[in-house]
Amino acid sequence: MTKPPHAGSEGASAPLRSIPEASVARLAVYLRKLGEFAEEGADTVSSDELAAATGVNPAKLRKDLSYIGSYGIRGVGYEVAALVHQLERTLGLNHRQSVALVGIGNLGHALAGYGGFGGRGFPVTALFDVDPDLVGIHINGILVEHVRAIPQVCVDRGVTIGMIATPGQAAQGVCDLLVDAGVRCILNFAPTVLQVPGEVEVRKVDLAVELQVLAFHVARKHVAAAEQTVAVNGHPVNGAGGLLS
Amino acid sequence: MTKPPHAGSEGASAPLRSIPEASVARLAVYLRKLGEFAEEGADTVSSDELAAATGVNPAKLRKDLSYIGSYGIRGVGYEVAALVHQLERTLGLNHRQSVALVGIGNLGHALAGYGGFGGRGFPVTALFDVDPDLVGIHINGILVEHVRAIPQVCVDRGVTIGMIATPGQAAQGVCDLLVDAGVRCILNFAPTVLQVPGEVEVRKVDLAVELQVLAFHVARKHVAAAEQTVAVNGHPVNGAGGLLS
DNA sequence: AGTCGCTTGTGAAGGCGCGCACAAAGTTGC
DNA sequence: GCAACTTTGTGCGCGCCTTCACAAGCGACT
Repeated sequence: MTKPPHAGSEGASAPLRSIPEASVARLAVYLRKLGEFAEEGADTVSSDELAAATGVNPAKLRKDLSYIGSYGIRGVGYEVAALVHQLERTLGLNHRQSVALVGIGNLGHALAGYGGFGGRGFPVTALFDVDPDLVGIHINGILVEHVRAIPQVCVDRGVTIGMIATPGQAAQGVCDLLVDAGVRCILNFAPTVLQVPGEVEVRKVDLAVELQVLAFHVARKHVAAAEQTVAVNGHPVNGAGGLLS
Repeated sequence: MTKPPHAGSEGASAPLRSIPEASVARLAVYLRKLGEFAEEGADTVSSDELAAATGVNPAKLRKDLSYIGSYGIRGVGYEVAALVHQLERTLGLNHRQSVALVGIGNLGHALAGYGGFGGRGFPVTALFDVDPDLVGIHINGILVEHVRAIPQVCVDRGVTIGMIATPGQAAQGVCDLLVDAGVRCILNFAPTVLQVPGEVEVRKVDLAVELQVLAFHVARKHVAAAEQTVAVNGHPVNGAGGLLS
């Protein structure tokens, strides 16, 4: 519909107009895979190769990449180094994003120590909790501070991304503190729907939901298998469990 | 792609015909919120209430619930207890799903100790790793065993769901072992696309991608903010102002 | 130079999910 | 018993995302 009128210009830093949300997530996947290709010494990659490696339809991949500009060479493929650079620029990875993590429980502790973040340009620079036993200790060299210090610390350290790994009841309060401190992007691991102003972006990762979706599929497959068995044995499905109905 | 065409043979308690994936995920959210409502002593809930509490459009919520049958009372709402029961049945939570977790690193350790699983009917019954320092220790009372024991242990304990929290390079091998052991549903935390047979269901949770998507939004907001600032200062973006005035 | 083969970029069609709006159905008050 | 109100269940249009198919562009080979 809305067509960028002069997309071809060297374009300064204007990333682009409205990349579909789904595409952005895949761009990150491409970027990681491209890093692996680069380590293997590949100079160029075709859309078919990269698509196969990331489990995506080749046409979809090309369309995704077309959102950030035309950096492919017809008949050859994409130059790995250049594409990596463009992807990093589009995803905002050329500036380091300072991350604050609130809630140093089981999950939070793991996130604080997770190497996948810092190594990829997301240094966790602040940790918060309310537990007096946790406040004051260091994890990976980062001091755990009290939640009430969020406003001050986040501003001081230029935090741009907040991760919430608290119990559900505490999540909204923590979220409000982060938003007040100027954080505009939040990754929420708590099983709660956060209320935020319109300009704040929230992504939710809900491990319990993921498992329950899988459980649903287990049940489906189980039913399918049972129907197969029943077809052989000639018995109706119901009444076996006794737990329900 | 394989669709059971004859699923609708008898409508009694036949779970359903093909609930959209997106709806299944929301059903799990509804279920959790309904649990909270039940604890507060609510007998019935209207779609508007539940929708507001879960941050969903009321019509969408009703449509989601209609996939599992008509358990609402017009003019009144949904009976909480009955709806919880139906949701649990649909999501396969009436049987316990035995979960195996492979990869006891930072994240795996947290997942092993995460209370949100066992309490919700997903007991983690097996832990695996390859690190000799980890094999043999107990976490939350569960013994960590060597990855090579996966085939035996998973069959013995009736594991239905596997969680992979290994480094990316090890993920595919572990996945193959799980699939061979009869596991049909896998939750993958490793940054890798898993190749699996068609009947195996894989869900991927990619923390690095989540952060990068947020970084993208940070960048976008940053650009927007910069444009605002420019507008306030009265400087045109492209530097052509002098010509016009 | 010209042709051939390969790969990108994209127009267009199809599918899916979202949300509006309304009919159906049940409850409450009189 | 009837009317008015409340809330569910769903048909339908709309927009986004996916996918196909093909023209355009680039390099290699002769």
